[in-house]
Amino acid sequence: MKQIDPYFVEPRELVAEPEISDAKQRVLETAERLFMEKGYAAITLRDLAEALGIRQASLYYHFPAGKEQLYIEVVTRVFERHRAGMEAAIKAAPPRLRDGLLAVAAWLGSQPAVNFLGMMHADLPVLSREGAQRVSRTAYAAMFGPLRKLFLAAQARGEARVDNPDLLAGFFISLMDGITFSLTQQSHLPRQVLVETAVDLLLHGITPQSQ
Amino acid sequence: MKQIDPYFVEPRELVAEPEISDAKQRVLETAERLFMEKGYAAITLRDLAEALGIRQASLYYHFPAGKEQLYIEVVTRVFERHRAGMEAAIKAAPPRLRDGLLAVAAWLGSQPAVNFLGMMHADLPVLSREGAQRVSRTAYAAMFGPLRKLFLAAQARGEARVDNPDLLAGFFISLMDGITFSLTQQSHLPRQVLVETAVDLLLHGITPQSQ
DNA sequence: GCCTACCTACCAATCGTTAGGTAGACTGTA
DNA sequence: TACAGTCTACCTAACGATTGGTAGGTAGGC
Repeated sequence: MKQIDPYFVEPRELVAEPEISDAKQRVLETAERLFMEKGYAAITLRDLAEALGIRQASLYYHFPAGKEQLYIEVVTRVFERHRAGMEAAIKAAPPRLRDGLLAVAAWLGSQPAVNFLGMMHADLPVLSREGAQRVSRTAYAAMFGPLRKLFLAAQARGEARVDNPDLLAGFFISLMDGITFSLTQQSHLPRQVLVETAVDLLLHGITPQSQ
Repeated sequence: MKQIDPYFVEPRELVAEPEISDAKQRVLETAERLFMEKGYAAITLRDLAEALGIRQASLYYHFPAGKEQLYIEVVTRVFERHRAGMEAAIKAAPPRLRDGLLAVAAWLGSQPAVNFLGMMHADLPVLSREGAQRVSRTAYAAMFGPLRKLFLAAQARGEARVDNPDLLAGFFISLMDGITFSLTQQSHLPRQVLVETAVDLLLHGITPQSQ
């Protein structure tokens, strides 16, 4: 509003994070941790407020539209970050499918766990129809987009036979979800072993030799 | 109480289904459909009662201990059925890993969808600690048991290199979960295609030839 | 004087749960 | 066959607790 030049673009519109106050940022971060950990329905606004050390009603200062808006902002942030992180990881990795997949897995492992299938199954039905659609689209684009490109590039290099890149992306995400789950259980194996096993499985299968 | 002989065992204790009235059976079936579809937290007892055409308080006649008991009975039934169904499917299939996996997938496809990862992520944290433990153990034993045996048998026949059968079972279940999810989305591909793609992926990977 | 970031106090709705009642089918006894 | 008693499978009515949400106030910094 301060600018008159119609061609001027606020610098912040070019970066991922628009103007968000420190206090709101803190709410978003804590909400992300809780929502991703236990799901939308299991976390009440009072739980969140208590974790923040404030009163529940104060949350409405930052998110006047309430719980669903807060959740959607959290989820949008999470998936936008994942899209950017996955693309950066792929870019930085050597141009081989295996390296790309390991890089993506490493990125996912470096972030707070997001249970994609679990979220889609339990959280979406509780949201409003528009909210569910928006979350679904955001999540789908963010998670499948980078992987789709990765698989197509591998196919172009002759490294993989790819009938349906989205299907492959979905399978990869399912495997990552399985690893996330496995680690929450009384697991023995370290994440790195699970990840490498999953990637090798996806690349070569479990049939010995080339039978 | 009618029996005095301490070695006597009620015949019904030997079979899977203990005496359950038709009315209770109906409640269990409807509850299963709703809980598996939307999760524990998203279904209220009033939702369930409405689906049954009765009043919500009447549910306490069949399940005096309340919602959690009902849910645990539902889940226990589901997983016991899946264990038996998966084992039967494997037994009936030719003794090759691919046939066994396809048989298991076919069985899972023939039943109302159960989103394993989603359930574990969203429902367990809401249950009491004992309830969560019991569900977790039941689910784990039922889903992993038959698959573990299948993979070990395949390894013994030289059909697969199996470092950790439980890990493989987990990956397979993750893939099945992914398929279940994929089918709920605006999907194009029929289940059979998804299943065969997943099984071939698990067997041979996506690397062309035997590179 | 205004803006930020909270606060207290309350609300209606909904949750799981409890208490107590009842129509109708079934069972044993006279 | 008639009656009494019991059991099944519901019902109505209410409960306290918890939920997301609203209204209005306020301390402190710019």
